[in-house]
Amino acid sequence: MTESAESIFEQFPGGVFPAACSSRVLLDHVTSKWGVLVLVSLTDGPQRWSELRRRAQGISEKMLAQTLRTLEADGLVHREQQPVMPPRVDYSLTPLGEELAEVMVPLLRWVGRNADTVIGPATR
Amino acid sequence: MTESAESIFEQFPGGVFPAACSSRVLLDHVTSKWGVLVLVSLTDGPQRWSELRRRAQGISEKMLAQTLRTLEADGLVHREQQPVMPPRVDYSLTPLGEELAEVMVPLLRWVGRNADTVIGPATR
DNA sequence: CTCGGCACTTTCCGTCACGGAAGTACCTTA
DNA sequence: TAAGGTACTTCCGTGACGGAAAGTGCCGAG
Repeated sequence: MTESAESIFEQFPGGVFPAACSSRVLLDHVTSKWGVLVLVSLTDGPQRWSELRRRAQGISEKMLAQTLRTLEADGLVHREQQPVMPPRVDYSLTPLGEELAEVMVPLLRWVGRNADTVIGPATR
Repeated sequence: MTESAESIFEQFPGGVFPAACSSRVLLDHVTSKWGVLVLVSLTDGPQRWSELRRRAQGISEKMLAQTLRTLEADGLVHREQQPVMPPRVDYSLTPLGEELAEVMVPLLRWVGRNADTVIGPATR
């Protein structure tokens, strides 16, 4: 984190990310409206469906399911279904997901700190 | 970055971010498809319209204009029009924008490193 | 035997984000 | 005089995003 503070363009010579490459796809997944919220919710430890719905305020069931499926397919989220009744499913971050969370949380903190200054507490 | 690695929930007691608050709005701005790309392009220094179009591969003129206007309104991007002919406009990061870039670049690096593993070089 | 709850899945449908193309204002160069 | 370049704005059409709500499978409680 010390030497690399300068140019991300050494890492990506052609434009920021070349259009239509895997980086763009993954970027869209992890920076999606609900992807961010679900990922960050899970930094607090394994959680169940209903817990996640509460944490990611405003998400619909459809979007939660879709987001979780995408994140799981990307290997960022682990889904563990326990064969008990009533059904119990726990979602957690995979090691890869934890890695991602480590770089995501600083961004979220920054947003949290600066939101009121930039947008205004009630505006828009 | 040492003591604060644990819970972002101390900072945000009610859910990740409360729905319909300024954090969500700012989050949407900075994690938008094109917002990320423009912001990161500008970490390389002040750039002109046409330069940004080339950097953020695939962006339309309409979206570039819209994204720049949003980011300027948020105080993240500085627009400097020089009264010369032909018109020359330079865009750069404000100090606030630089701050944001500092937390954004690690995320982009991570995405760049892991994209091929997660998504596959050509898939989807 | 019906009700209800958990964890989804699916369907329907509106809206708005986005792309594409064309238009604009102004001046330079040929 | 015409063509061209920069930095946009405007219009229009489509498709994907996303919300509401109903459906599903399974079982335990009453």
